Amino acid sequence: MNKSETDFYQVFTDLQCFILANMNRGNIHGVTATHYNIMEYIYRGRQVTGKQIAEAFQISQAAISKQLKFLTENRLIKQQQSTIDRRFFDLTLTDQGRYIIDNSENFRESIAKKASRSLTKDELKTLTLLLHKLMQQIKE
Amino acid sequence: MNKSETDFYQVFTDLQCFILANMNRGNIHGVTATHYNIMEYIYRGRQVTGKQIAEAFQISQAAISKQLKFLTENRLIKQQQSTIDRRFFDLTLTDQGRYIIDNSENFRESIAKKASRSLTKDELKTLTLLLHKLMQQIKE
DNA sequence: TAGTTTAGTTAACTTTGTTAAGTATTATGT
DNA sequence: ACATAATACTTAACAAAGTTAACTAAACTA
Repeated sequence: MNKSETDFYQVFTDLQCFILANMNRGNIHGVTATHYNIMEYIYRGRQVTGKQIAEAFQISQAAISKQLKFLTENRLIKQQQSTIDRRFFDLTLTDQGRYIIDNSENFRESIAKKASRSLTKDELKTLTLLLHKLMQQIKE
Repeated sequence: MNKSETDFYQVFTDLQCFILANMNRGNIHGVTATHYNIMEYIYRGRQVTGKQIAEAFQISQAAISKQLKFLTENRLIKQQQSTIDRRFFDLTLTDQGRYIIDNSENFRESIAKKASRSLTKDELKTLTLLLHKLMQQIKE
């Protein structure tokens, strides 16, 4: 690694440590980060299935199945067997689930706010642009 | 959240998902990311103790104790009771441990390389600078 | 219509974290 | 000097969240 790469490596190490350390903090409304992420995914998508969530988060369907069971038992989501193809379950948030998503300042939101506090508007734009460019390359 | 914050939020979401999904991949030499991170911390520091590692990674001392036991049993690190204060254990890598750290391209290293491929040198510098600034604010 | 594929579930297990209580060692206040 | 407190670490019992493998039920297909 050359100098610029090493510098980037260091700050990225910091960021990674921070993300890992803070991910499962908070437990807003008794909901863990994993639950929150799944609920958010359901909220933002349309006709979301378990399989899709498993692929999005890159974990096994079995794991998602367990989480969805928990969320259903706790009345945060509803699972309704699709009438078109009864192998699928349409997932939607309950009122309570929607309330949590709407009213929780999550981890990323708090980072975003801190970002706009510590950087100028132009800096934030540049950072967003560069991160976006980076992510494009990384995800290949 | 305003527009710039929302944009940042989106790309940060991407980044976070990626980090979480890819963290425990690889298992280079049969060593998980957690083991790797601890070993790297021991390697880079001097007179590292279990307590320090626990604080650095923000997990309990008990968890670190278990990981250190595993690493010692697998001859990746050595724990030697300090002669100055016998409550402490000086941690060092074994030859095998050092070999692994020296010869593994870890997750962050591969990101750094992709970063320098997808961005110009100036862009990478700017990104590093802005991320650094952000991290300063975030860690308060 | 028999065989295959797909979505999801369940069971048994692993990893990695937690808290609480314990040991051994060192520091401290009277 | 010595009881008490603090520190570094370990152990045990447990919890959360993931894994694989085997299963059900539904839909596709040749």
